[in-house]
Amino acid sequence: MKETVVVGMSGGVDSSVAAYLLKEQGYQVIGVTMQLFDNTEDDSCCGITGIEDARRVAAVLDIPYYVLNFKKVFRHSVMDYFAGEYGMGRTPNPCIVCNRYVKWEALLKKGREIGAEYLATGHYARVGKLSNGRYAVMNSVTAMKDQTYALYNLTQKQLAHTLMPVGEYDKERIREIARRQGLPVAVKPDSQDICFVPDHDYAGFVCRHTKTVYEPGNFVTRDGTVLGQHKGIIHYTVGQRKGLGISFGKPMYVGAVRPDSNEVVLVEEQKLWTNSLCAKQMNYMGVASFAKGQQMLAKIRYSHKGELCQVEYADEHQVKITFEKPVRAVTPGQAVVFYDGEVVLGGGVIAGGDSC
RNA sequence: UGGGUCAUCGCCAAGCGGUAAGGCACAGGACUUUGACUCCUGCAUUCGCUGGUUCGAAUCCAGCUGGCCCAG
Repeated sequence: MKETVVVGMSGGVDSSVAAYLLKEQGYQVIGVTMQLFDNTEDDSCCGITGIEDARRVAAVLDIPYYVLNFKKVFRHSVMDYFAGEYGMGRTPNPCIVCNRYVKWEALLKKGREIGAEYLATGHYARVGKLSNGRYAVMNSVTAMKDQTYALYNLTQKQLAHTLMPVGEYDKERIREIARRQGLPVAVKPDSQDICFVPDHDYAGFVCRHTKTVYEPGNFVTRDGTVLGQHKGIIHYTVGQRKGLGISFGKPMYVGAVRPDSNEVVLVEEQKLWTNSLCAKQMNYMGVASFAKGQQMLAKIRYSHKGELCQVEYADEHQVKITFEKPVRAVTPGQAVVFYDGEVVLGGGVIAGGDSC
């Protein structure tokens, strides 16, 4: 019998199949659903339905199953961070911090306490040990459903205790396996949107969570000419077009958010494209550090196909890079993740574009 | 108060007698384990108002109302 592994089960297809695959591989599988926030909604992830589905899957697989309360750590690590970032004019990525601090810190720790060697999830990614001895997340076998971007921030120690069996398959195959095994979640739709903001009104969430009123301010051009009024800084993100409620005959986009002056800069599409960026809070993964002049692929956002870049400067905490071709809407607060082929080399939080 | 000019969807704007382009904004959907972007669909039975000419007018005529520019 192999080691014990705790599988984080959301009640969705992917994590359900992950649990099945690991059991097939001979692990002692324990299913766990994390309760992350008060959820009265009946939505598919993390809610009542999710727990029921996960429990039924666990029953079918005949594995132990528990629901654990992680509300406190989730609130501090994810919700506070999320609201705080918007308040400072940045655009957070809650999934990334949730992975790092909730799933791979709190949950893995809990799993270790009860004797598990590994934590497993249903992510479309693989974990590998490189020839240099380091662990790294690698692309899923299917480029269509790659989730490595959201996993760049895991530590070496965490990766040493991580399994991602779903990364060896594509989505179609995963659903097929679920169907064949009679898992009751085979046809559930993929999850999406911010799980703790089910109504899509993330700005409303930020206001409620921080108990703060974000004052209206000015839409301005780069040189400060006032163009109109905005609803409050938290409603905007770099590259945004919709929801400005202001007409110029040409589409206009948010070029920058200035929390100090409570201004939102509007620019034409062409001005969104820049050639460099600066990232902080670096987490090195496949390599211990970057070298000046090093070339690699960088992804600016989850859905970005990636663009070749060169390292201008790098140290333990930050990197500056220049892109081979301009990239669209570098957004402070979002992550930049670096790749060498299928291997995640590391990543960081975007501090600024050209002007950093 | 004279002279000129213009009034078309929330904004900009085609149209010039033949039965209301387009862009922006907005709404809905698709896409998506973040925010965005992108894509698809929808969006004036009506052209400041009232009459007139005409088979037929947003398009021509008259009056009225309103805006702008000159002159005072």
